[in-house]
Amino acid sequence: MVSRSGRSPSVTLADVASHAQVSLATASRVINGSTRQVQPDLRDRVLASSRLLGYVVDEQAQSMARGASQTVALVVGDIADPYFSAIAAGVSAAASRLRLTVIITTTGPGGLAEHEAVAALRPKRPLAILLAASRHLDSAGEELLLEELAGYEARGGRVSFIGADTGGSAARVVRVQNRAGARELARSLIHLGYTRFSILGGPSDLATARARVDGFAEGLASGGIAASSVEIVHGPLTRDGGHAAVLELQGLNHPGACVFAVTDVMAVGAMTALISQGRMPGRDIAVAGFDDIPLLQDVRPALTTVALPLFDIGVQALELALADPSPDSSSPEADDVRGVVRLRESTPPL
Amino acid sequence: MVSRSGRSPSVTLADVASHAQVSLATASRVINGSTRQVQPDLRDRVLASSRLLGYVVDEQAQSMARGASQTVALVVGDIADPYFSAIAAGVSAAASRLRLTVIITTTGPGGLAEHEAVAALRPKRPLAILLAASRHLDSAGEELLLEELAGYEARGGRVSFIGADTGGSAARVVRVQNRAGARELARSLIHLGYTRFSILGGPSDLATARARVDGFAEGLASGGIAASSVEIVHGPLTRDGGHAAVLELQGLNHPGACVFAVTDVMAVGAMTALISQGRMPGRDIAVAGFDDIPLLQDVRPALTTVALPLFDIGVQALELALADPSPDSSSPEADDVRGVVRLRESTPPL
DNA sequence: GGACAGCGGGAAAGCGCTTACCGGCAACCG
DNA sequence: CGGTTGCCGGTAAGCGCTTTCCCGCTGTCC
Repeated sequence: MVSRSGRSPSVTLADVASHAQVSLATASRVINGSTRQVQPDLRDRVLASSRLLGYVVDEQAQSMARGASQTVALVVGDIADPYFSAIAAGVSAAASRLRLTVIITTTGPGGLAEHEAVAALRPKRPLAILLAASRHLDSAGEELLLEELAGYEARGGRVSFIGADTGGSAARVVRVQNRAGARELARSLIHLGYTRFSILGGPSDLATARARVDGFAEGLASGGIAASSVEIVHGPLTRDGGHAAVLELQGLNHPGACVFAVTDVMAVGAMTALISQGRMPGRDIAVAGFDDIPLLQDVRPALTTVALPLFDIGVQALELALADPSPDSSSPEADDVRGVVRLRESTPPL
Repeated sequence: MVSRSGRSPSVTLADVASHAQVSLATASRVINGSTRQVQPDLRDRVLASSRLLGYVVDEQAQSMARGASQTVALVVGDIADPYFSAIAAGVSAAASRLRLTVIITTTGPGGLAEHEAVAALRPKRPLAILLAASRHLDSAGEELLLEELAGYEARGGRVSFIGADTGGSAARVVRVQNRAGARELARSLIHLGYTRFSILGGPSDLATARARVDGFAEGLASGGIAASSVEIVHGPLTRDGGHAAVLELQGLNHPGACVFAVTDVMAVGAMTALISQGRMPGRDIAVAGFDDIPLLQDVRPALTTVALPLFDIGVQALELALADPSPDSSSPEADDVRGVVRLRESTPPL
């Protein structure tokens, strides 16, 4: 039984070695298993001593000596957001399969900018940085981010983006077909008979949000809906953002009215707002979202959306970042992730 | 502009020092700010060189040299679960305020056991380990967990639990009044007129789940409901677990029937299952949960539950773990976290 | 039987940083 | 004016590991 009094200094490999009466080198070889063999008797002695002393390897020292870390970093907007947490779960699962540790940083609303998050991560020397936080298009921040990433990559760090691309970085991208998905959604909605659209567009400077808005607008245009008739409201990409934004919309009384929120999280907030106003989604007004976050299973009316394999996207982001540097020709980009339109109760055929 | 070709070796402090023509010690003092002063001219030279060379400190080396890490670890069951992700958000926020990095490990269903998670974390030498994963009562695992934690604490590591306590560890606990909360909920439900109760009890070997079941049962007993009339079904603590478990229940046709799920996540799954069976919660059958996870805002009918300040619990867990070793007398335990009963549409008065 | 490869143990040189400790110098005291 | 501080650079000893050498030993092959 270990005494539970004052913090005893850690047991080091050297302690184990001397207790086992072998050299440090031998102890190291036994404990971490190098290419070199160690005689059974010595090896047993080392193992025994290690167990007896309660030795725990110091990974910091190990990665220093080896010059390679076992950590990957994930940058998300808000870990409590179902979109990000689904991705994080994928990353986490993939990482644990590869025996990697994942450190999660939140940029949060009003928190760190993405380039600050990356700057804070660099000193930890992660193997890879995965950027899931929706990047702002703000050009200054963008510039700084690219600068940080360039420095990081120049030192051998791997980077992968989720969602939109960023020109000018060697980073790999899990490219999500936001634009195409939104376009298809728009077409489907027109096909159902909707004629009057409003968009909860999220922050106007967010790449992903913009791609979805643009795609949706394209789809509408291709279906003969005049852009001028489409109302767009911008606001935070959160549940409360959706809740608030939908209340600013004007043309909801129109018979063929349909609200598209660029994110399920917003759509869900919007539906609740509408209900509390006495308009039932799927009856008095149509609502559609994007992402197909897991919680949609339990929200009613069931929300029409564009389904994204969020968990897999997380897995892919990690694998992509760690993939071998492309054998020249084929760029290390995963196949694009396509969204599939799921029509549900919130947008019944008219 | 940095060339983006092959990975250049990292710039080290030594590089900066020699470029600035000062000693390594001076460079170190300038860059990390020690107690010692450095002459303005030297300091400027160092700063300039550092910037010019694109120096990024290596925190691994730093914590090795200093003997103190800047990391805390959080162990959760599943980061995609809203309960855990809400707590994680709190931890994350508190950590970033303290300039700490948080690494998140998932025990997951069928994944690592908790003691394995801790064992995997120890080599990383985190400042603290926060255990949010609902601990299994399985005595072997419990034993192993305590052993790991004892070793970790003996070397100066801090530990805090969220939820239930574990005897025999020096760990601090964010004590959640699961039992009392459930008891009060039961009383409230009886007061509303319900007479026939079923419980979705989660895994039977889970401390938190059990405390809630027991508390609820106590409340029922104190309200004169015979324990023998209460049906309990066990199953996974997930949305699907709740969905499946509720379908096994028998006595739901009774007029005063009410289902209590030990977790909102389960309750929400159960509600969906009931609806798909044609029983509307809040009309044909009452349902109550526990936690008040954020997504309840958008689930209908609004779910009766016991509200817990999840985000704050995360914050507290971190602060508690890092709090100064108690000045002897007062144990470093935060005030208990009380749950408050929130009666909503899913349990209308009869 | 001698040259030689192969094996496995140990000494020691780092990995990138921090921090005693030392020593030169200027200021300050009686 | 000698002695004592106090400042502030630099030198070097680690922090806990890994890994390159080096070296003695066996076994092998002509």
